[in-house]
Amino acid sequence: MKRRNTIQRELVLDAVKTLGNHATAEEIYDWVKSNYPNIGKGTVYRNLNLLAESGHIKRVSVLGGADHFDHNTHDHYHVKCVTCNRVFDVEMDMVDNLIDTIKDTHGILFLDYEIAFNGVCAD
Amino acid sequence: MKRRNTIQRELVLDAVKTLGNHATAEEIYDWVKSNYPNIGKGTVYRNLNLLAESGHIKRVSVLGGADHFDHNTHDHYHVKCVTCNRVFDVEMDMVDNLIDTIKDTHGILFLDYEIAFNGVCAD
DNA sequence: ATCCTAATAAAGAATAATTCTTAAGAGGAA
DNA sequence: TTCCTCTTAAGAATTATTCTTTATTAGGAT
Repeated sequence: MKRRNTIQRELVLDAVKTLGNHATAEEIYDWVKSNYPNIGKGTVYRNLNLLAESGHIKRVSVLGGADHFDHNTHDHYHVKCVTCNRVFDVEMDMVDNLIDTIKDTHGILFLDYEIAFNGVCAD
Repeated sequence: MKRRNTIQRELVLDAVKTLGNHATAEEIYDWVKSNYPNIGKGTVYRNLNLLAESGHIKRVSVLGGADHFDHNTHDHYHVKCVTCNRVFDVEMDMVDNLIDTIKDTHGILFLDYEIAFNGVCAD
């Protein structure tokens, strides 16, 4: 059966776009809740996952912290500030496909990888 | 003041070594608890952090999951199996220092980074 | 068009992962 | 030894995410 188009999902997508880059699920939840108070946190997570899966938004994983979500879906790297936990874009050429350079896969099927930077921002 | 050498910290370090590569804090907690039932989970986390900071063990961060801890402290990469969540070593040359290739740091002080692979293991 | 059915979805409960708080204890100075 | 300070442990609390239950809706049958 095809995916339903719910108001909750619409609101989550709007929030990611409105909040700009790199909001966390919590921030998105707070934003949506402010004009749709009945929404559940699970619904926000579920829809973020669905939207990321369908390519409408992009999940940004960071080292040891909550995932962030980006409306900019083109490939680029991110830094997390270890002090304030905010996430910023990194201006850097994409590195070549590292999976090709693995020497012995030991039967593991490699799917993907992420390069996650830590840093301290100006503030 | 200098660091005290506590039995709890000793037990945590032993656990990391005994359990072999890539145990999670939870697994380490369970192991230590089996012959020191009074230990608190916070104590395990605290000591894992202290031991990682002092270089006795190495933290292995993965995408969207609990940290793992490795008694092998030399630099190498890891894959996480997305099915069973276990972590395996990757045989691959280290890539050159990526921080040097960043084009514009926008005032951010870059500290470190991790390359985290996802895959599916043979089992 | 209305009813039925089966799948999707929402909400909140539950779990997992980690940090914070409080109180106790070690070790040095007087 | 007694006091003081800093480290530490334990468990409470928080944060992040998934799971469970119940409601809703699309799509087909009548």
